[in-house]
Amino acid sequence: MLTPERHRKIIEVLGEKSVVTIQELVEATSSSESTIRRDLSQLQKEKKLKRVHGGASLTHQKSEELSVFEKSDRNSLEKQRIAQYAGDLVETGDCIYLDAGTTTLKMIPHLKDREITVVTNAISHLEALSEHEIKTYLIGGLVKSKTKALVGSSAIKNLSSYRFDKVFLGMNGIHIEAGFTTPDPEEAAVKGLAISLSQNAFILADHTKFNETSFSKVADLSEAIIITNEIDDDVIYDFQDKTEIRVVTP
Amino acid sequence: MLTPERHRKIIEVLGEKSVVTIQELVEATSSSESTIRRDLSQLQKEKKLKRVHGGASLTHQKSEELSVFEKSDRNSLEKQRIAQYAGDLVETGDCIYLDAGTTTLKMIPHLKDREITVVTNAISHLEALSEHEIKTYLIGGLVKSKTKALVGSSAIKNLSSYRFDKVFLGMNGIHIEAGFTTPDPEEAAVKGLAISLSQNAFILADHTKFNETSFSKVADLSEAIIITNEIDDDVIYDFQDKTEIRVVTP
DNA sequence: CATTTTTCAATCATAAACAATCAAAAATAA
DNA sequence: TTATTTTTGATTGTTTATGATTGAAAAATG
Repeated sequence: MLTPERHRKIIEVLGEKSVVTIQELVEATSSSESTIRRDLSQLQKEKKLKRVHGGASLTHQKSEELSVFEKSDRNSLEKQRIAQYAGDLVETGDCIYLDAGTTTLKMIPHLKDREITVVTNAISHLEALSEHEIKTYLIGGLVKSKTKALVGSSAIKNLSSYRFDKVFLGMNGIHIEAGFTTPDPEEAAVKGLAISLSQNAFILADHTKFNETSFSKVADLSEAIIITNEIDDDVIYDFQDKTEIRVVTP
Repeated sequence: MLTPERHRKIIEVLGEKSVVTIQELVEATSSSESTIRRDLSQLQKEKKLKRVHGGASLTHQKSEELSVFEKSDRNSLEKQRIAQYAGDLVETGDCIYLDAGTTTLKMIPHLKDREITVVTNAISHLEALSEHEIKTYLIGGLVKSKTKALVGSSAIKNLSSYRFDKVFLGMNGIHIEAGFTTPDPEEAAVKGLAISLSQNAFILADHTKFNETSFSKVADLSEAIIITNEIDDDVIYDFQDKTEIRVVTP
């Protein structure tokens, strides 16, 4: 296996799992431990990952102080766990909506081998979906070139012709009074509609999103179930009057 | 095997695999290691690939250039000219439909700097469209994982809500009696509908498509204008009774 | 805390891949 | 045809990547 191929594989595995052991990589690439160690050193130098004892973990591109480094690492792992939990909720035969966003993207590997149908507004999810052989519908609409998501009135019209068993969304702000919020009004409209199209709407959010508000309101707290993890008990206490909140324990 | 042929082959293999070993190329071209090494050096100098120990890997290129190389046919230049002619037909303010396919993809660089709106069913065109900052709508529908095009009843429904100044389509077969044909029935349905949504539908086809028929009928010859080049005079004579045919001269 | 186990970086021999060179073969020109 | 240039494949010594081995360092265990 050639070096760039190996590197790509390593990054790919990390993208799906957030943390990986050297042994796993040795197997995945059928090369020796020494080689993997060298690869990891190099990729670390290129800031593509962070070495940890026994393997490697994702790193966020932000090159700030060390504590922040660790924090963003933990977030990614957090997202990973949330994504896995959410993925496990999906049952054979379900028709689900998958919103654009990094957490929902991480759900895809966990949707494998169930005969489900996915509807999405995220062009960036298509590759992973097709890799895992999942039947996929894209809603129509204006292509937002920055985020590669579909928005606009035509997206709304198109989306409203579907109904879902379950809906999974990312969210930027979750607040007791402001409810669910997100920066972009157009994306907010799409998210809000998606929530209303299913009896089971799930918001995937790590702890950093709580008590934050963003520009555009998507929905009231009561309209969707929150999936999160590593959150203070008093925060849960505050929210559980307003909506169902599920905490994923590691 | 001739040098340009070898080079094309190398790029083609790379397009499919991203990374390739020298040994694989030696086999694929039945030439010696030395020759392949020389080829790789040269192609690297031309920025077409990047050499790595043991072989070569893709460099990041603009999407339309990439797919130009993927198709290793000598018709590539022909398609290029047709695409340019078609691109020049588009006027400021136009709203056009761009079908999936290699020739229509090549139109995109020629659409620059006019304030147009593009509607397409081709996910593979999005990157190039966004690179050239063209306002783009995607129709909704089922994602066909092989061709990355949108098809199905939902695509049809979605597409039928638009009207276009001009429509540009690729086509597999053009035949005096069978009309316009293409292998996939689902894609044929989308193409056929697109043609009916504009007063100006253009079929982009190099000379190899003439007097060929494929499985699914898209439309009658009279429904669209054919753009082609390098075609025998007697073929033109046959067709010009049935429809308008424009020959792009180099 | 001491001990055991695992993981690590450094070193080294080996095998693979490399650039450079050269002669034969093929293509082109005279 | 012959002469000249270009392309090719084999050979050379050199460089690079790899995997095994080692003792040191770090976690895990008791």
